[in-house]
Amino acid sequence: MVRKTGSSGLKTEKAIRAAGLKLIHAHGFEGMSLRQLAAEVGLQQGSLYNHIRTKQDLLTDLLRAHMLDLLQSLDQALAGIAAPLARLRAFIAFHLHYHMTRRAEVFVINFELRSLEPKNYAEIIDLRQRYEKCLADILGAGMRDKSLRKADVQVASYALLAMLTGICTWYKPDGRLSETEIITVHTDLILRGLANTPVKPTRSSSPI
Amino acid sequence: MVRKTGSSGLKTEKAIRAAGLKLIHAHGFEGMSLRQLAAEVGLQQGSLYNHIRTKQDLLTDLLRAHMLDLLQSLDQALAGIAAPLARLRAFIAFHLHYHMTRRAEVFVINFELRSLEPKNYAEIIDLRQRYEKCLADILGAGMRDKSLRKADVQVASYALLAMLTGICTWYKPDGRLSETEIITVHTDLILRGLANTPVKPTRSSSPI
Amino acid sequence: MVRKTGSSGLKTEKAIRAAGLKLIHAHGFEGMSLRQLAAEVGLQQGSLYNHIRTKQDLLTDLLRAHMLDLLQSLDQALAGIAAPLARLRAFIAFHLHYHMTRRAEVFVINFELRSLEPKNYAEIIDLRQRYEKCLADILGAGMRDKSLRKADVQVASYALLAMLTGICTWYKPDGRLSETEIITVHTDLILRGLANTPVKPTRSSSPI
Amino acid sequence: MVRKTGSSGLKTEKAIRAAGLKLIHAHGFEGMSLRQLAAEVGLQQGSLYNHIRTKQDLLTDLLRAHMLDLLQSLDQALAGIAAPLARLRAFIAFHLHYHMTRRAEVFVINFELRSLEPKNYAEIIDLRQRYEKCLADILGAGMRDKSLRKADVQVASYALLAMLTGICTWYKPDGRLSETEIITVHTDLILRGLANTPVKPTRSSSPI
DNA sequence: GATGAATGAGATTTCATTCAT
DNA sequence: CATGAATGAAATCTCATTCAT
Repeated sequence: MVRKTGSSGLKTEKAIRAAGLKLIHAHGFEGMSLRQLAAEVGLQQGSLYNHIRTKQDLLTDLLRAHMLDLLQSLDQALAGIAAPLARLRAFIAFHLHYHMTRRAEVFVINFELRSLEPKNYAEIIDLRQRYEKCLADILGAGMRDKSLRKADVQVASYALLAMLTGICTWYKPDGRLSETEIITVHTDLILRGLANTPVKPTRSSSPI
Repeated sequence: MVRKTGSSGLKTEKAIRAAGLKLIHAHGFEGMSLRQLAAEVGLQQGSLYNHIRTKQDLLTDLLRAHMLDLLQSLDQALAGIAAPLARLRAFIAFHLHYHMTRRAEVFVINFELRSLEPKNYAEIIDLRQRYEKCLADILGAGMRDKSLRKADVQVASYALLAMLTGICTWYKPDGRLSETEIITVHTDLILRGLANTPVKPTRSSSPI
Repeated sequence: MVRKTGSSGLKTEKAIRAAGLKLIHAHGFEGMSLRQLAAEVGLQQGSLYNHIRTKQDLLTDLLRAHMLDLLQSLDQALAGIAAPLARLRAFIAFHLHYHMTRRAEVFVINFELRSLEPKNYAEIIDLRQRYEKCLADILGAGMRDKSLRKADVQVASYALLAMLTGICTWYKPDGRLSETEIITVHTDLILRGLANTPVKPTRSSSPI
Repeated sequence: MVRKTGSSGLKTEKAIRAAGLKLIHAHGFEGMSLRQLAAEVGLQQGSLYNHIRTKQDLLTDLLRAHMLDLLQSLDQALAGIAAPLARLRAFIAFHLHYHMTRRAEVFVINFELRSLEPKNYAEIIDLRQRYEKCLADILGAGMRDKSLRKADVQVASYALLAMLTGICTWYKPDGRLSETEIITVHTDLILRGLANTPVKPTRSSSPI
């Protein structure tokens, strides 16, 4: 009857995070209640507090974990690629793939940032800006080496991110187009829009 | 000092809508309370119900009014323009201008749709699809008359809309760039991305 | 376009009482709202107050009018009948007929007395006691002239009234038995229960 | 000072039911507020919801518990009595005793049934019909074995029940007559009214 | 007489959180 | 670690009533 300390605790914590993500995705952060969350995990309300400090902390933790994972995954996706144009292609493919694969996380960070209290908001926004800076840096480098035409880096990177992120509002895994096709359309659109020389149509290749 | 019958009612109703928009923009629909709304308007909580049926109805009314206005304004902006390429330019300029000018409305429709109950959701989504179809139709016509290159119309129009709408999350009226400059950046990006022939850089002109 | 003053007023007042009776019957006094009442009559809420002073007064007026009508109708039903036994038969037939015919009024007085404020309660109870006293007097007279056997007059009259009034909870006009048959069953039951000499079965006759 | 797990919960639940019964008896179901109920029990309003699901459920639970108790008590009161006439006597004594003893429960079921929502109403009415059927069965058996005279069973049983139940509207424990005397009056009234042969006056005996 | 808008109190219910056991 | 019960604040909405027009 001895229960190994920690093992059950870790599982419960993971379950809480998973259920939290799911419920926030479904009802929004304000719309989700800890009652529901407890029920989903199979606990009493009070027991949640052995694993989280507050509802707000749960959201912050979720978003922080997501952003750290996003940043690290991006690093891996860009590792070893030097040319700005190639890095831009890789960024596009990575971002779209991630946003088609991890739709709940991605939805939550796009729609629930505003529910963060100022201190937490600042922390997460900071992480997001590191991510945005990656794209801005790529664009800047591309303009310097003339592979990309001159344009306002800030506006362009916001515009690209908004375009690429928008996918999380309509993509369904069993839709008309494959992941690869969707990536191709976006890549062509962006590279033609920004490149200095005519761009050859992207050859389809497996994403990431 | 004579109070014309109905005048007070109409003014109050407008005030409620304006305050509702403001508060939803600030705290989200679920985050805004009717207490706050009543206080903002200078009424008792119960008095709100002389003007709205439910909180949900308030949101629906706000979104419906916004969408109808958006559709009608778009019609005016495109009136008399025939060539697809020119219509695309006009669409871009119109959408950006509207989203830089009416930031609260635009934010609310982008972030609060999910708070609508199914019936209301269907109604508003229907209006939004009419708007999206305008852009898709322009792209389709452009591809048929060869002014635009071939691409998946659905994906392209979603991508463009996401890009153009994204502005509501970062644009501040007293920022570094003028409305016109921002419109130029986006127009160049999109037209180069889609046009069949090299596109001349957009000459700055007054928006709308 | 001139509206004759008073005529419309009276009609409205009657309509309010009728609708009030109907709604109280359906939802109970506390369960009925003046909103509903106004809607039923085709007025705005505020306009009700041109015809009633308060919701409480409406109930009191309804119950008072009902009790006065009941008392007067009873007088007529007993007029000219002298012998206690005959008066008892007449009382039974009258009470049942009234309770089968005016079900809403009768239901309201049986279930809504408790919603009256003390002063109004006292007034209506006083009227009801005058009605109850009629039956008690008949029983008393019958026992004195030996047509009825000795029994506690108070308890017996309460018991009879409860029995006869109970009909308002189950009688439906298109049920299995006719009004006359129902009256016969009750009359036999009561007269056998109270009479001193064997009672001949009641011959059916038209009620009242 | 050790608090046994669960003990506090059970006590609170009982206290809520008791207070609920008292308040509904005093003000009616619609007239009682959960504010009052919470205050009576010594809880915050919200804490009630650890013990009840809704106000409506509280009423249903109260009525269900009452009806089940009533049915079971009746079973015990009739146990071992075979002759219909004797069973009828026992039923009368039982019903009156119960209605003089448990006045609040009895009042609530007679006056608050209509506050039940359809599903709950159906459930409780079903229980009540099982009770009514007991009396109807006794009357039917009595008519078959000729100890009672022929009469419409349905109407007679409704009439008797109404008469016997009426006591809950006027009986006060410290009134002029004892429980036993009241039972005697009713028993004589009913048995004379229904029996086939002259009935000997009831000898007073302790109720139940 | 009727209207539309306002009032202020109060209804039931839900919420995140705490804590003794 | 989990539980069940409690808290106190707050949520949306309804109510009877008033009153200037």
